[in-house]
Amino acid sequence: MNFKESHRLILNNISRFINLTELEKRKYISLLTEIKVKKRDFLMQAGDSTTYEYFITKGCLKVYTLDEDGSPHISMFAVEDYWTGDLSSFMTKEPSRYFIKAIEPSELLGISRANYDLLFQEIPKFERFYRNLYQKSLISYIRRSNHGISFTAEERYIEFKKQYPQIVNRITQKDLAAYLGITPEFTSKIISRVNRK
Amino acid sequence: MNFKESHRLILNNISRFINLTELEKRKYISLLTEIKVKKRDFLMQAGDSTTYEYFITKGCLKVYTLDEDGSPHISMFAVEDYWTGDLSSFMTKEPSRYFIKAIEPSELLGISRANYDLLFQEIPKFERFYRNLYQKSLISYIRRSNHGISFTAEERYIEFKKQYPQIVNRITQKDLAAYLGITPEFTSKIISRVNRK
DNA sequence: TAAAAGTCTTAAACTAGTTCATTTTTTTTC
DNA sequence: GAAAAAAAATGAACTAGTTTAAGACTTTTA
Repeated sequence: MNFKESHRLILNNISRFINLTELEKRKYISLLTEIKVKKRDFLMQAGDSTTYEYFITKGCLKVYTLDEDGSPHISMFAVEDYWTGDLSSFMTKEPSRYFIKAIEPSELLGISRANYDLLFQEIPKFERFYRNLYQKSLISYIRRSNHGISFTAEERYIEFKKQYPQIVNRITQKDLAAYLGITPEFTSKIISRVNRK
Repeated sequence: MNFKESHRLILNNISRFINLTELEKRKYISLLTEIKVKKRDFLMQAGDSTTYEYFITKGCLKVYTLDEDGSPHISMFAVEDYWTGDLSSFMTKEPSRYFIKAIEPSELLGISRANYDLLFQEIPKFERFYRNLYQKSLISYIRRSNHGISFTAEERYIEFKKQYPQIVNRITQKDLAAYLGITPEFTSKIISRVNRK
């Protein structure tokens, strides 16, 4: 009855919202696919139809779009114990506008759209799990969309550092800029200004 | 077996994701509270512990916070067939930072936290409904949080007009400014610039 | 229906953030 | 471990958006 490390991680994540029997755990694990990506490799690219949602068991990835000028806009950094993917494309089966690129060697567990649908038939409790997972994400994206509009770049930087201290040290300043929605030059200026205080 | 107009509206909203039996419909309706708010009245204010989530059957409301300077930041306009409230406070039972104010005479159906919890016990299908509802909201907030950071105010205005043409004509320019995250003066400038094109 | 209060427009002076160009520092590659 | 490539820092000239102020227009209130 031993699970490997990555499976223990995902089961632990799920146990925050629902309890599974031993059998259900086995069943759930059987629906997952293990994925490894090397540093700088893509997990997905714009144009792909997204057929998986991912749980990160190791490493760090950036999720971003490119605008008409070719400038990246990072919507999230995904690290251990986070879920990521392109939910919109996953649901509609339309091509994605997102890129997901590993910024560290990473390991993930993926669930395909077919298995995601199957999951609700086999273990209806997962409706509750995803209800709670989406609810929590929604709360944090509502907050983020307000901050993006109401706060200055410096305030957003301070907020990001406070909320994700473990992430700030794992990413480049250039990627931080693409996340904050400002230029790398201005990011450099802000950081030295904030540190001086 | 006739339902009143407002109940037909909410049942129709729910039927997008799940099918209810006649009995379940009655049960569900029995868990709701009818609420009317006059124009300029508050549905809730910062400091309140939010005990309800709301479905709008008639009218228009604005959901906003006030920053330290006392400037409002509108996170959404809620019109007919929309759900609103402060999900964070509703879940944690902590006091809200949001105000919800009617900008038209409005009618709503509210579900209390106690009845929301009860709902999942009585009609487990609602887990699925809320999973889907939150998933859809999440997708649109992910998009909005990217736009807030990556787009100029003019681009956000054009996007808002395109996505919510029915709302744009029901709100003041001042409220539009608070939604776009810019000053009323700059909003005025943008609108005349966009219309001139 | 007149007065008061709030909303919208315009404009000038300002600040946050961009762009472009150059140099220094760090990371990657062979 | 040296050369090449990418990231970070700095500064000057620029643009998007703010602030303040004043006048015109609209809505609310008594």
